[in-house]
Parts: sequence; structure tokens; C-alpha cells
Amino acid sequence: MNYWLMKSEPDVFGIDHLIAMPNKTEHWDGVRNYQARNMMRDDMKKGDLVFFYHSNCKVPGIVGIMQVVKESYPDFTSWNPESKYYDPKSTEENPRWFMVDVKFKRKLKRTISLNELKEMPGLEQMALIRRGNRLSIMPVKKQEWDTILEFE
DNA sequence: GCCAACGTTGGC
DNA sequence: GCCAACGTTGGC
Repeated sequence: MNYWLMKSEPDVFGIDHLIAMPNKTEHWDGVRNYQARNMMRDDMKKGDLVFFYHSNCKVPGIVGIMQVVKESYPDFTSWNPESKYYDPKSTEENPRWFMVDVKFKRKLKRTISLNELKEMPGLEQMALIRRGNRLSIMPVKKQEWDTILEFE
């Protein structure tokens, strides 16, 4: 099993939005970065656990845990001209973008902020805390996952 | 709201 | 195929 971290802006789609979805499950649409897409499409497997990270907000950090419940399939928002994620180069016959379904598992007892993550020993290699990194989906090593949860 | 860092686009 | 210009991300 693999571990991941996925970013979302709480104002757009935060963890409470996920909880409010039917079956607390939603498709993770709108990923428009090739590196992130490739990981989601090729490496994300059913059952994998994912940190839900709130970005672009007052206190950026990890707020909860979710689980991959459906492996990658075409992101249909890319075909919809009405969608803000519309990409005319992506078609049903030849989809360019993919998504997975994730299900809410639990909230952390408290937010583990980016500031704290930067201070934790053993996370130095995480892309998240490296300056200027903009990946919205990134792998987390088991050891990093465990380290972070010890601080919950 | 600012702006550094980064990815993408498109002219050449 | 290079690279300048541009758009986006996301911390602060």
C-alpha cells in the first residue's frame, strides 16, 4: 500500500466538503499537472491512504485522512466547456486528464501545520516542505506518514 | 495582496 | 529545440 498527500483549497473544496458528499466520497477532479496526473493515473491504488492538505489558507497544513476507493479514470470535467477545468485538447476518445475517487476516513485531532511539518525530523526529503514546490499530489513514505501521525 | 518559483506556451 | 513571456500556485 502507498501513502499520498493531496492539496486542496478549503474555500474551494475542503475536508468538510468531502464529509458532506454522499457516502463521504468524491472524485478528485481538476488536476492539470502532468507529474501529478501520472502519479494519480499510474501509482495510486485502491486502498491507498491520503493526507488531506489545506493550501492557500490561513494555516496551511494536514487536516485529515482519506482513502482511494476507485482507481484512475478520465476526468470528465476536462470535456465540459462549462467547467473551469475544461481542456479542449482532452477528449472522450483520447482523455488527457485523470482522477481517482477518495473517501473520507477521519479528521486529525488537530491541524498539523506546514510550520510544524518543517520542524519535524525525518521529513526533510518531502517535496511538500521544499521551497517553491507546487505539486498538488505527492507520495509520502511510510516512515514519513508515521512520523507525522505521531505528532497528532 | 504580494511575489517567488515553477510549468506551459508559442514565436523564432 | 531554445527561451522569453505569461499564467498559476501557494506561502507569507
